[in-house]
Amino acid sequence: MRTRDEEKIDALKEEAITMIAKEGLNGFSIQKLAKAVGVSPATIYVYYQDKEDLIVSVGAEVTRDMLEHSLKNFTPEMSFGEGLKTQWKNRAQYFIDNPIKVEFVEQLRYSQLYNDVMKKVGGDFKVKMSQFVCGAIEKKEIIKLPFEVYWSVAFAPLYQLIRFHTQGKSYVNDKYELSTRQMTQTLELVLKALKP
Amino acid sequence: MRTRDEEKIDALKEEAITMIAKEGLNGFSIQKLAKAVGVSPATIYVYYQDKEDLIVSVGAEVTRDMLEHSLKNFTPEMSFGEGLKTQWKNRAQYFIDNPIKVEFVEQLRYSQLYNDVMKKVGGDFKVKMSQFVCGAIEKKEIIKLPFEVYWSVAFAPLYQLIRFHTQGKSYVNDKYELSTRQMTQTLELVLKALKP
DNA sequence: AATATAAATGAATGTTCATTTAGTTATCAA
DNA sequence: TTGATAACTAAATGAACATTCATTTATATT
Repeated sequence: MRTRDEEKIDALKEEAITMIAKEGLNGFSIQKLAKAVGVSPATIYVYYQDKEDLIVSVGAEVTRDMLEHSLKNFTPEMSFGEGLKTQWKNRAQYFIDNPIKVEFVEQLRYSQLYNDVMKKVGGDFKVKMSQFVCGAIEKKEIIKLPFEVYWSVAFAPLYQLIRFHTQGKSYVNDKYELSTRQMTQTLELVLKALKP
Repeated sequence: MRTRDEEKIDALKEEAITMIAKEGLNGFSIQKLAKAVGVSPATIYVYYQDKEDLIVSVGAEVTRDMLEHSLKNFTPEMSFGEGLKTQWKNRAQYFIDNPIKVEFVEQLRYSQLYNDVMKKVGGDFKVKMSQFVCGAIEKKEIIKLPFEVYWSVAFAPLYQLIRFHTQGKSYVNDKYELSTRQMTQTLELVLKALKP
């Protein structure tokens, strides 16, 4: 039996991520992907059921990787300040190391496939985060909040900063560079917002 | 000379907004749009140069409408708290009244066409916002911040709440309803973050 | 009523799309 | 060395796509 060329599968995934990050789900097609990797379009159907399956599978894989990194050195039992700071820094660092992967996931986040992606991700991420937030509320480290309110205040600013950077336009200058300084500033403000 | 059927142009815009809001830029095509409105595809090219021109033009129009509403009862000279509260409430109200238009603009925000849209929007919105933020810094109402940091903390949480709502999934329950209560809570946290 | 003219169209163009099929190739177990 | 088998492919399919073109239609002006 002929063996799978794992390198080609990796190249396929990598190229799909890049194409979607740079041109959106719009600019992505199986034929373009096959051509870019040097593979027959039919080969892609050996690995994935159809186009949607490919996007959702790769999306879930990258999301899982991102979430894993965001939980590095994190436990739900941490103090709220330390826990949030840890997660923030992990996410910021992941963006610095993998800007294309982050942009890829952002493209998915605003697509109709995102629910499918999250369903496929699985894992105990949600559970851990809920434990963390509920624990912090019990320990009176933060005010009682619906999870969505907490999440919106805690993490949306980071991803907006990333978006500004990706779009490369500042309201003030023409170029916008995302600095560690700005991330730190923003984190400080977020912490201030959530402390009782 | 035959006269333009303004009603059909409006129907065309409305349908384009709805299609893109519900199915993304992916699920949007000139032929589907024409069919949905009951018009020949060729007619669309009387009004718009091409597909991209249609999306960018309608996008700019809706964005302009949204920004105008967000500036209702607002002047850059207002106190920071009042000014931010006013804008927040305007934006929240606009979402309650026009959820589809907001989702349409969100789809554009994460697309490659967004820079073109913003270029076409024009207006003095950016100037007014800059005045407002700089004024607040001078009056020592808020700490000195890069515009992007300010913006990320001030408004990203609102749009994240909206996104949770649009995606209709909560991390805790299955259904997520965005309540005025949650918006008010979030606004309070944002104000707390930005006060010196 | 006749004319000019821009709006509107039906049908077609050539392209790109996702996916399938029939056949080829590489590798393992015998 | 020989089959068995799964990986892989070239080529094709039909559908959907953006856009164009030759015509027709409606209206404002004359």
